[in-house]
Formats: sequence, C-alpha cells, structure tokens
Amino acid sequence: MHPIIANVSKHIRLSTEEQAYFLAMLQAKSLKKKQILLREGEICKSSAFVISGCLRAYTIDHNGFEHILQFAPKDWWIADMYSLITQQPATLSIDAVETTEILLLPRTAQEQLFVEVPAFERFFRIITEKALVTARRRVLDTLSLTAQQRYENFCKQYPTLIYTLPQKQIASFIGVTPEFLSKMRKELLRSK
Amino acid sequence: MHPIIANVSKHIRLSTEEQAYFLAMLQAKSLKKKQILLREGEICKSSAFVISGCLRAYTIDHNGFEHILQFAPKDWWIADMYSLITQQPATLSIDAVETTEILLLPRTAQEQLFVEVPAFERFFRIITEKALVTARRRVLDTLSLTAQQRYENFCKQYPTLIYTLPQKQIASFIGVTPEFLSKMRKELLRSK
DNA sequence: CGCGACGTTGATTTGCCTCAACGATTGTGG
DNA sequence: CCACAATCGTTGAGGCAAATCAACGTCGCG
Repeated sequence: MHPIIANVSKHIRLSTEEQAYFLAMLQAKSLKKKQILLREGEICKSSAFVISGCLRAYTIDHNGFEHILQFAPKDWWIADMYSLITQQPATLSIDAVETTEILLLPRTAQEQLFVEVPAFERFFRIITEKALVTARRRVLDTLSLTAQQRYENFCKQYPTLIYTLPQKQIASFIGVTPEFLSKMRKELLRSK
Repeated sequence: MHPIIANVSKHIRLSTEEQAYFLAMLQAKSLKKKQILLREGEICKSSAFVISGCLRAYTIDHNGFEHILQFAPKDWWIADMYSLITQQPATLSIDAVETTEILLLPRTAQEQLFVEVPAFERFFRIITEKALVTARRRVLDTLSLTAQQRYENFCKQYPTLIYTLPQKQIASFIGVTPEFLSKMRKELLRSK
C-alpha cells in the first residue's frame, strides 16, 4: 500500500476511488540536506507528508539563535499551521535535516477534499488533536522539568533521531545551549 | 442568540434543527470558585464550553508546584484532550478560577454529532487547529523569550484576566515563581 | 590538503529560584 | 460583626542551573 494511504487509513476508511482522488492531489518533491521548503516570511501553501528522511520547523530569534519547534521524520505531517490557515507570512522556516522525500498537499486541494470527501475532515481533526496533545505536553515539560529530564524524554521519544541528528539541533529542540548539552551528556555517561 | 451557537456559528452554518439537536446534547453546570471539574487521574468524559467566569487546566509536579497549561475565560472550550481522546486517566486537573457557568458536551454525544452533523467535524477541526497554533507559539516563546517578555505577552494576550487573576497564577502560567514575578513587576513599574 | 562546522572543556556570569520574614488582604467560623 | 487563620504579594540574602565567552581538537567535505 502507498505509505500515505497507510497513514490516512490509520484513522479513516477510503474507497479505491477516494484513494485515487486523494493521491492525484499530491505533488512529490525531493529535498537535499539543508534545502529549505518554507522560509519565514513566505506564505505557507501546502502541508507536507514525509515519505523518507526528516524535516524540521524552526525560528531564528533576534539574537540569531535557532529554536526548533518540530521534527518530522518518516510518516509525519508538517507545515506552518499559522500561515497555512491564515495565509499570513510564516513565522517558521522548514528545511531538510537529511535527504528527504515528501508529498505536498496544497491547502486549496485540501479544502476541496474536505468538501468532496468529508472523511478527510475527520482525519485531519484527529491528527490535529494528537498534535495538540503533544504540543501541550511539551509546554508542561518545559515548565516543570529540568534540562536533563527533557533530554532523557527526547531520547525516549525519538530513539532513532538521536543517532542521525547533530547534537546542536537536539540542544535547540530541548531548549539548552550545545555547550550545556555536551556537559549533561558527560554527566549522564559518568553516572551510568 | 445562544452564546454557544454564536461561538459555533463563527465557523459553520447550522439549520434551526441542527442547532436544537446540538443544544439538547449539552448539560449546564455551575462551578463555584476553586471547585474542581476534572481531577488528575480521572477519565475526562466531556469538553466544557465557558458561558461566564473562567476555568483553568493545570498539573501538580512531584514537588507540589502547580503549572497552569491553559486559562479558559468566557467563550472558550477546555478539556484534557489527552484523556478525552484516549480515555486514559487525565494528566491535568481543571477547576474554576471564579464562579463559572459552563456547558458540558459529553464525548459520546460529540462523536454522535460528528456522524449526524458533519459540519461539527469541521468546527472542531478548525478550533483544534487554532489551539495548536497557540500551543506551539507558546513552546517557542518559552524557548526564546525571557521571563519579562513572556509576562508582557501575557498582559497583551489576556488584558482582562490580569485584573481578576491572582498574581500567583499568572506566575505559574508563564513559568516563574511568584516572588520573581513580583520583582519583575517592580522593575517594569520603575522603568515606565 | 585546508577550511568550516561541530563537539568538548573550563572560567566566569547571570537569570531565576529558594528560603525566610513581614504586612496586607481575604475569608471564615463563632 | 469581629477575631483569627489562611492566603497573597513583597522584599532581601544567598544559591544554583544554565548561559556566555573563549580556546582547542576533530571530523567531514569541497
């Protein structure tokens, strides 16, 4: 089965015609490492589904530091949701952590899809609910956990990513400097 | 117009029959200040819509400190989304900041609603998308802003709440101790 | 090979926390 | 309606987690 149909089928059932209709809307794209899919300030026109590789969404603050909001490995959806729904300039940038294959679903096509095949309205409601749970969990974690606990959580949550990702990016995701992450890891190794 | 119909009508159109059908599902409830709607560990069975007053969702960490995830003033929806969709024990508690009138929409009724009136699927998709944008914005703010900037943001975002809410709860929401918030406010007053 | 990004380490600084004490406000039972 | 307790906000002294800054070794890549 096509990987994106497998992904959608986790939550809704589609007829063969509906699957074909959906697949016809998608546009395949290949990104090289560090290639940018969306740049802060542009209007986000599509959601992306990751077939292989990994994307990341991040901002750069006024001191020039990157803050990573989300990683999207294989089988995840990613977009600047704010820009996508308001059609205002994006506050996030999205680029490829490594060579990545994606499928793009343009927002206009998606809106048409909601009308033609209401099951997709359900599908996106469900995955948005899950993304919301994750995002809120993360807010609570940054409020209540130490940097070390956040790092340990990260390792549990993304066990595959820790090997491919530069340490710098893990630091930026959990909200510490690369120097401090390095010191934490040293401590962790010594004590285990 | 009924306030909850006004709220729903911001995003979808309903016939008179659909409105009646929806309203019949709702259960009114009144909460006194500090009264608990959902306790951590219970199963969350309903979403709540706030007619008047204000609710809050929070956790208590292993050191006994409260961390406030969300305030829900008039015209907002609130629930422990994780518990609601998985029917696992809640990780959040929800209680009333002040005397509050709410309408409860049981999850079972909501699921029936999605089938009977698909427009509601759309409605909840849209408000979940907006909640997701807010939650992710907050993740980025805690990663990139100082406590003082987060406080100033809070004042802009909830200009009405700052007067009714105990300072302690504002501190807990933005992620600082009450003592430190007090010192920040002193600084802000001095410099303006 | 040589350059630039990355990870490490140490010295120093700082933003925010902890703890403790105190006055002001709120709420509550007699 | 008062007395008392509880909670809240403030202030200060001291402490700690994490940031900053700087120097250095290493590795991948053009």
